[in-house]
Amino acid sequence: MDESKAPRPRRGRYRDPQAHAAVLRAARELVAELGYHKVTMERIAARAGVAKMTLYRWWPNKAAVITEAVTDQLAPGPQPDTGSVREDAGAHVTDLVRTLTLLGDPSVVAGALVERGEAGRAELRDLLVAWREPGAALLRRGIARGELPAALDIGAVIDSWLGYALYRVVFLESAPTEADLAGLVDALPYTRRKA
Amino acid sequence: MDESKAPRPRRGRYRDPQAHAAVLRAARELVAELGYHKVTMERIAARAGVAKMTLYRWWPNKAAVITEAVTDQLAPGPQPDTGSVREDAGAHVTDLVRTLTLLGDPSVVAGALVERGEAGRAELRDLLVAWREPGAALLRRGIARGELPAALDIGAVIDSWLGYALYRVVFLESAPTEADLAGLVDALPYTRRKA
Amino acid sequence: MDESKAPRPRRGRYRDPQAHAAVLRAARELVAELGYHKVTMERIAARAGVAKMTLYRWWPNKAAVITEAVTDQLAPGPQPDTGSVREDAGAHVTDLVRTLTLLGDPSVVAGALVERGEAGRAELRDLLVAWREPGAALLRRGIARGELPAALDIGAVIDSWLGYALYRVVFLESAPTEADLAGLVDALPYTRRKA
Amino acid sequence: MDESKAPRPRRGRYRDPQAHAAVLRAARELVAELGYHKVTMERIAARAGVAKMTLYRWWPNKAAVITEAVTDQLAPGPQPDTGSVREDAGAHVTDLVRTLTLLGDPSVVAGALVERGEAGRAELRDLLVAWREPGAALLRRGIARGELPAALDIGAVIDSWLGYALYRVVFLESAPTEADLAGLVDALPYTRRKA
DNA sequence: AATTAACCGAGACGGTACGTCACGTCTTTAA
DNA sequence: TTAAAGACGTGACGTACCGTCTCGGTTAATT
Repeated sequence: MDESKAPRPRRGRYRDPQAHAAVLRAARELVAELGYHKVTMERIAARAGVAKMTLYRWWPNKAAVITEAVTDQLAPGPQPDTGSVREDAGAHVTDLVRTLTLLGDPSVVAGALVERGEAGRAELRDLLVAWREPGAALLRRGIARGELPAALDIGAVIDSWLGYALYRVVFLESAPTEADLAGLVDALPYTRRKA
Repeated sequence: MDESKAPRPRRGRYRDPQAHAAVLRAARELVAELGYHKVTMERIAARAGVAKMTLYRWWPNKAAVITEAVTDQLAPGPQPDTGSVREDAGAHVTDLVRTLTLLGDPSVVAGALVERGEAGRAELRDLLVAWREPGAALLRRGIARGELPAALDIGAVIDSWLGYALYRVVFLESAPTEADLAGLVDALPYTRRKA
Repeated sequence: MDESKAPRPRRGRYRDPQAHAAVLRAARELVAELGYHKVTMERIAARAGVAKMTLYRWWPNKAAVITEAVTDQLAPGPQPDTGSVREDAGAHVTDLVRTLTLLGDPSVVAGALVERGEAGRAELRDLLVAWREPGAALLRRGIARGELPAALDIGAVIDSWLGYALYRVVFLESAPTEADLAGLVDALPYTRRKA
Repeated sequence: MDESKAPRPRRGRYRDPQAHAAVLRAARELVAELGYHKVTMERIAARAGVAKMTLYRWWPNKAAVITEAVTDQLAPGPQPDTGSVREDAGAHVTDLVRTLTLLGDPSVVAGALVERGEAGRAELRDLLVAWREPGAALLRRGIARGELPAALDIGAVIDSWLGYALYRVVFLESAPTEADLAGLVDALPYTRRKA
């Protein structure tokens, strides 16, 4: 009687993966159009052609939806190895800023913090961890090449870069120029003078 | 002297300074006790013994009240001149971190951004400008003394410090240790090796 | 048969009939206890064990709730046919006055007018229309029986009765006595002297 | 020795009669323009060029201001004696309706009831008493002339007229036509058939 | 003339209720 | 068996008027 293990021809509607995607897309669009705090679950549901209940089935709350919707876009691209710390670092911070700028509304990040407390913080941390490793790598290469002193506090440098980018893009909403980023990169304690 | 600015003698009852102060105090207390997002206008009004209407007469919304309430505490203290950039900078960033930590709930800062948009950003900018000048001064002294290269991008360094502090304290809610800050300061491109 | 009115099959949770009834009951009770203008939406909601939002979902404002709450009680009872206009009319106006008196607070009626304008007026009109027909019927019977002149302006008589009752009960808040009502009924232009 | 009733000689500035008049005029205008319940003390004060405090110095509340503002216009004019009850009564009710119609917004009357309770009722009663006497007089003349039966309940007739007018003008906001009023007057129990 | 009481304008204040918004939960029906 | 449609409790929001209470300034009658 029971065919529960069979390649089961089942009744009812199948869980729709398109709906899932539609939700994330709707969330992204709405954030870009209205800014974080005018986006509501109701609106996301409407735009995605989905019931509000469905949102709450898959995400605990609004900030979670938006965070996920936006997270994909925040992963770092491949980091080149040019043989020069200065150039690698320049490319790295430029990519970081470009990525953060890409969020329609920078307060998305702030929103995750206000409304999600520890959870939001954790998610943010995870997200930014992805950016720490490539940065650390290029600095290590620089030390190995003798461009930077062996005693350099890699963590501190990386955090100051992340902080700088978040500060300019998210807090001040005035993205740094190429020159600003060059200044930042130039402030590393190179063992040799600039060419 | 200029007469035109003579404070036009005004009519009507004066704004009650006690009420104003009570509101700010109440806001500070509540943020510390409940955390940013459990503070409501209603609660602030009740604690301050003030009508809710009075809050809205003087501040556009909750974030504005709290921002102002908290701003006083965020001004930098006097910055010492020890004759060593390394030490001055160490004291500076330590003071900065200590000050930011002093907010009961770091998401206050994030709240100002999410709920006040441009206005919140402006206020934050003004607030942080007060920290820029002392930092710039100590860097200029270092350059003058030959401790730092003349080409140093002072703005970039300062912003990376501010960013670092905000990132650690507000975003990650994991305040940097003394060692972390030492690492940050050590990453400056000193013209001479550390003693 | 007409298909167009077929109750389009709808989805979603049904409107809770108990909540609806509880609201009306609460409104009736509160009006009786506190008088019209001390009744608030908040209080109605609390008493009914219902969210304030639910009130505003189904009624535009306080006056609307109370009007509906009170309307049920204002329908005329069955009107007897005694064969005598004088007696029918007496019973009719007595019933009318008794019904209006039954509102705990007469200013309910005034409230509907002040706060709801045209809508309130419409509702009141509908409500009173129910009283017009029985009155007209008894007058027509009287005319048919030759007790009243054929030329009698039935509408005018009815409106003067309604007006009289409202005026005494609602405006003056001094309900007419049996004698007063007898005087009113006696002022009809009977074709025959009183027995 | 004691002259306590003497118009005690007083010091200080006198009450400004222009301000007083301006208030009443403003109130009348605003009622006509906005309708009773959109008139606020603030608006009256602004329109009259007067401080809100001044309003509360002289009137206990909004309904009182408006009631007084409107009362002047509600006194009955001189009532003619044509020698015919039918004609006198017609003129009387016509005048009554015209006067009530003259209020820009009929809900003024209702407003006095809702917001002033017993006090409002008393004022209204006083106001309408002025209309009772002329009506009673014309009915008495009719009885004296033998046009109406001696047993007529004069009070009931007058109240039904007042009620009718209020009902039509204030409650239904559909003023009676000449024909309606003729019907009303015709429904009196004349001892002789109409000519 | 100086004093002083009563008025007036402006306007800030405590308070009550309003009507709205979005959240997150729960229920019913259609697919 | 899933999800759409949608009603619900909850809690805070920001607004509107109310009626009260100072302020500074303006008349006038009293000293």
